[in-house]
Amino acid sequence: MATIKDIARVAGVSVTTVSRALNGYSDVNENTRQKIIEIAKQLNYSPNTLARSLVMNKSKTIGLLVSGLKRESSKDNFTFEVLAGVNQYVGETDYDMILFSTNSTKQREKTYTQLCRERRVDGAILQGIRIDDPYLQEVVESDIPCVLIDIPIESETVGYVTTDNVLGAKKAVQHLIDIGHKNIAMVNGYEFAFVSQKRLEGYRQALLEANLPFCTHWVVDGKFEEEIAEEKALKLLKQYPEITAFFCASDLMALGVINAVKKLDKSVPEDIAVIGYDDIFLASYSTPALSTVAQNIFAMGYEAAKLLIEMLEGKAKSHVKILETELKIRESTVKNHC
Amino acid sequence: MATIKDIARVAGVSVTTVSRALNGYSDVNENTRQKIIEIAKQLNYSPNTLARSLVMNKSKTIGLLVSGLKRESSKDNFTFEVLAGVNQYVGETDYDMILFSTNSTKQREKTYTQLCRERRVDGAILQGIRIDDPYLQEVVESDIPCVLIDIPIESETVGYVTTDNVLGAKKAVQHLIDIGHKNIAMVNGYEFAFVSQKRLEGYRQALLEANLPFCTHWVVDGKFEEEIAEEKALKLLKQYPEITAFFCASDLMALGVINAVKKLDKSVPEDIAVIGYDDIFLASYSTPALSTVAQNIFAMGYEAAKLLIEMLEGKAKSHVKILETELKIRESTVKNHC
DNA sequence: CTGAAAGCGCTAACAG
DNA sequence: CTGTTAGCGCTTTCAG
Repeated sequence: MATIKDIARVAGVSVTTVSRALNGYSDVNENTRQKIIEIAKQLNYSPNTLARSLVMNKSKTIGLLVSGLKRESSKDNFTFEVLAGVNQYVGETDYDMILFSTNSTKQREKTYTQLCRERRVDGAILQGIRIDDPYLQEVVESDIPCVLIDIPIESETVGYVTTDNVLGAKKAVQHLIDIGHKNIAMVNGYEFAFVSQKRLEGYRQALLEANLPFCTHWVVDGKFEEEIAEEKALKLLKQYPEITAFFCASDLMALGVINAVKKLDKSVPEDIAVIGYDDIFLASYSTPALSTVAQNIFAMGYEAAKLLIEMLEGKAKSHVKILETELKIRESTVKNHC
Repeated sequence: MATIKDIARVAGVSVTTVSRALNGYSDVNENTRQKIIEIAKQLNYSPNTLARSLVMNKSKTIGLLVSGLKRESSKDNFTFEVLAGVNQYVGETDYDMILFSTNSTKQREKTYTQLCRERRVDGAILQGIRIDDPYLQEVVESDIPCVLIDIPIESETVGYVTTDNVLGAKKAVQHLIDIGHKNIAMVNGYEFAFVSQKRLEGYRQALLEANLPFCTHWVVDGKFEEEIAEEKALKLLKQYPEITAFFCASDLMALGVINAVKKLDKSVPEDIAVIGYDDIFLASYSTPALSTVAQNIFAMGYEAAKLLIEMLEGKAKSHVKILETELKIRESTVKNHC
C-alpha cells in the first residue's frame, strides 16, 4: 500500500511537502501540489489514519456504547433508532463510529473505559446504561468526553440528551383524567432507570393536581418487559377491579397490559384504557392502536452525536439537550362512560 | 496517559521487556512480569491500539457496511438484526467493529474501499448493497477480505452468506398450491436484488413442477416497499380477478398486498391468500397473522462475522455459508374453497 | 516555498 | 531472560 514516502520519492520532493500538499496547506507551490495529487491518485494512495491518529493524538472516532443490541430487542427498536440517529450525524462529519456492545463477553473482561481508551476514541455516547451500573460512574469520572442518553449527569466532560419525562408522563395521565378516568394505575420500568423515576413523578403530579389520590399499591414495575407487565397488570386488575386505566412507562409493557385485559374478557378501551410511552413502530400497528407519548428517538441519537462532537471541537454552548415529546391519541384511550 | 515507556522507567527495565511481559510472552522472568503488571495497574495503563496496529499492520477491526441504517428502516429490522448478529460474534473475539453507513454524505465523497483502507480495517462485511452498485465491484476487486450478505460472489478474498432463496420461494409457492391455489401472483422486490432473482426462480419452478402456467404478467416489482406493493397488487387484482393467492418477496410487501385486498372489500385468507418472506417481527403481530418464509437474519450476521474472521485468521475451510429457511404457516394462508 | 529531523507508542529482529 | 536498535506512516517544529 502506497505511503507518502512513495509519493515523495516519485515526485522528487520530501515527505513533508507531500503531507502539506495533501492536507491542503497554503504554503506549497500550486504546481507541486498538483503534481503530488496526481501521483497520489496514480499510486492509489490512501492516508493511514492509524498513523495520523497516533501522531495527532486524536482518532476522529467516537465510541457508541449501547446495550440492547441483542436479538430479542428488535421488538422495541429503541437501540436501533438511536444508532441510526448517531450514524446520521456522524455521517455528516469526518468522524467515524465504533460500536461497543455492553452485553458482550468482551465487556465482562474490560470496562467501557478500557475499551474506549485502548481504541483511543475521542469521545463516547452511552445508551441503555442503568444508573446503578458501576461502570457508569467510571466512565463519567474518566477524562473521556461523553454524552449520556437519558441520564442527567453534567460536568466539564459529560453532557446528556433526554426528553422531559415528567412532562411526558404528566401529559399522558392528564389525558386519561380528561377523558374521565379517576382510578389510574401505572406500570413502570424499574427503579434504577432514570426515566422511570421521572415518569413516576409525572404520574404523581398529574394525579395530585387533579386532586386524585396517589396510591403506591397501584404502581408496579414491569421491567420494561411485555410479559412481566402483563402478569403484574393481571394481578392488579384482579385485586383492584375499580381500576379503569393504565399508564405504562413503555409501549411494549402497554401491549402486555392489553393482553392482560383481554385475558379477563374485558376490552380496551371500553372497559380499560391503556396508554404507553415511546411510540414504537408496533404501537400504531397493534389492535387497538396504542395511544402513547411519542419520543423522537432518532433525534436523540442525532442530537447526542451532535452534542458530543461539538464538545470535542470545543464549541458546545451547553452540555444538555432536552427534546420534546408528543402525545399521540389513538384507539386504546377513549372518552370514559362515566 | 501512561505508556510502556513510563512503565519501563518505573520498573527499571526496557520497553521491550514491558511489551513482552504485557503480551504474555514466555521468555520473561515471572517476577519481572508480576512487577510490570503491578506497575501497569498502578499507572492505569491502557495499551494504545493505534500504535500497535500501525506496527503490526493489522487493526483487529472489521468494517460493517450497511445500507438501510436510516430512520424509516426500523419497520423491517433486517439491518438491525444483521448488526446484532455481527456484534454478537465480534463481541466474542478481540476484534471491534466500525460502522460505515452507505447512505451517508461522506460515502458520496469516498468509496467504501477508501473508507476501509483509510481506517485500515482488516476486513469488511457488506449488507444491503445492490448488485448494480458500482462500488460493489470495487470492493470485491480490492484486496480487502470481505463477506457479502445475500450476494453470491466468491474469490480468494471474498465470501458470502445467504439463504437458499430458490428453495425458500419454492416452499412458499408449493404451500399455496397444496392448499388449493392455482392462480398465484408474485410481488417481487426489484430486478437488481439477487434475492429477487432467486425467489422469482423458485416461484417459477414451483409452478412448473405443478404444471401450472408461469405468466410474467402476474409478476410485479414492489421495490420492497409496502405502498408500492399495495398499489401494484390492487392493479393486478382488478385486471386479473382470477388471482386467488399472492407470494410476496418480503413481509412488508405482503402487508401492502393485504391492504390492497381489504380495499377491494375482500378478505385474507378467505378470498385471497397471501404469503410473505423474511418473518419480520410485525408478521406475527398483524391481523391476520402473516404466513411467511422465515430467515434467521441474526444468524446471517453472526455467520458473516464468523466467516470473515476465520478468513482473516486463515482458517476458513469454505467461503460460503448457506442458511436454512423455515416455512411459517399462520393465518394469511389457509385451505382454499375449491 | 521546501527539507531534515524528531517523535507519536508500540513490536520485532538481533545480539548479548 | 533482557536490552539495543530500527521502523510502522504520519505530522510538526525549525532551518534554510
